[in-house]
Amino acid sequence: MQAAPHPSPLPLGFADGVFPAGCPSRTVLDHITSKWGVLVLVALSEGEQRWSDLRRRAEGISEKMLAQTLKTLERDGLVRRTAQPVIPPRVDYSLTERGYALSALLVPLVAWAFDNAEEILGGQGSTPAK
Amino acid sequence: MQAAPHPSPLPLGFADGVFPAGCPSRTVLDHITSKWGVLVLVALSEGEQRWSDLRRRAEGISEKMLAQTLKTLERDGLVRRTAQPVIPPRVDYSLTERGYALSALLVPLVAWAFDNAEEILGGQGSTPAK
DNA sequence: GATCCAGCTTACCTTTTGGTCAGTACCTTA
DNA sequence: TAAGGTACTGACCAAAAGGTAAGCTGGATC
Repeated sequence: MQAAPHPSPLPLGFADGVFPAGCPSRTVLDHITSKWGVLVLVALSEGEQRWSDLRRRAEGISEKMLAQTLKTLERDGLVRRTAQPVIPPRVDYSLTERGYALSALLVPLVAWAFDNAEEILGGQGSTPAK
Repeated sequence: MQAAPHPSPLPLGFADGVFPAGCPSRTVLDHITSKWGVLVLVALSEGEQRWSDLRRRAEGISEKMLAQTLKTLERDGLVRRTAQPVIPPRVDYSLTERGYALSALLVPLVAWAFDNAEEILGGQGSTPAK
C-alpha cells in the first residue's frame, strides 16, 4: 500500500531533488500559486474579461488585491491588458499564450480542490481545523 | 491572436464562473498552493522521506514551517507520517493515495515554473520587479 | 450643479505569515 | 562527563500580506 519508490516523473533541472532557495522558479511559483493569482488566471481561462467581471468572479477580492494581482501577472507576461480610451473607461483582460499554457495546468488543480474539498475537510471536527 | 472565447474546459461546479468566497475549495487550495506546501508535496512525489531530507530539499524552510506544513498536509489526508519508536527517533513521510493524485497535478506546475522562470523574470529590469 | 460610472491609486491599519532561538527526550559515541 | 544526533515544540518578534475607505478622472445623466 506504499507508494512506489519513484512513481512520479520529475523531469526537471532539480538535479538532486533539491529546490534551491534562490531559484527564480520560486518567485514565479509564488506569483502563480498566490491566493488570488490562481483564481484570476482560472477565471480568465474562460475568455477575456473586464475588471468588474473579475471582481465578481473572484468573490471576496478587494480592489487593491485585484489591481496588485493583475499587475504582477501582466508583468510576468501571463495576462494582457487592453484599455480603450473611452469614457467611462473600458479595460479588458485576457490571457497571453503563456498564460494560457499555464491555465491548462491550473484548471485541473482547482477542479481537483473543488472535487475533494468536502472529503478533505469533512472529518476535521476535533481540532478547529483552520 | 486573441485566445478563443471558451478554449478551456472548466468542468466544475462553479456554475456561473463565480468562485464563491466561502467555498471549502478555497481552504484546500490555500493549503496545497502554499509556498512550502507545494515544495513538500512535490518532494514527496519522489518517494518516502525523512524530516531531515525534506529540510534539505525544500531549501530555506525553517523547522517551524516544515512542522506546520506537514501537520496541515497530514490533517488533509495528503501526507502519511510513520514514526518508529527508536532512538534517535526516525520518522518517515510519504504521500497517501490522495496526495499522490494531487502531486500528479503539482509536478507539471513546478516543472512549468522552472522552465519558464528565466524568460518570465528576464526582462523586468525597469520596474524593480519584486 | 450634483451624481454616477468604470477603473483604478493611495494611506492607514490589522491580520497572517514566518523567522530565530531556546529547549526537550533519550541513547550513543568520544 | 560532555557533546551529538533526530525530530520536534513553544515563546517572541519582524515582515509581509491583505482589508477598508477615501479620492480621482471626465463625460453623461438628472
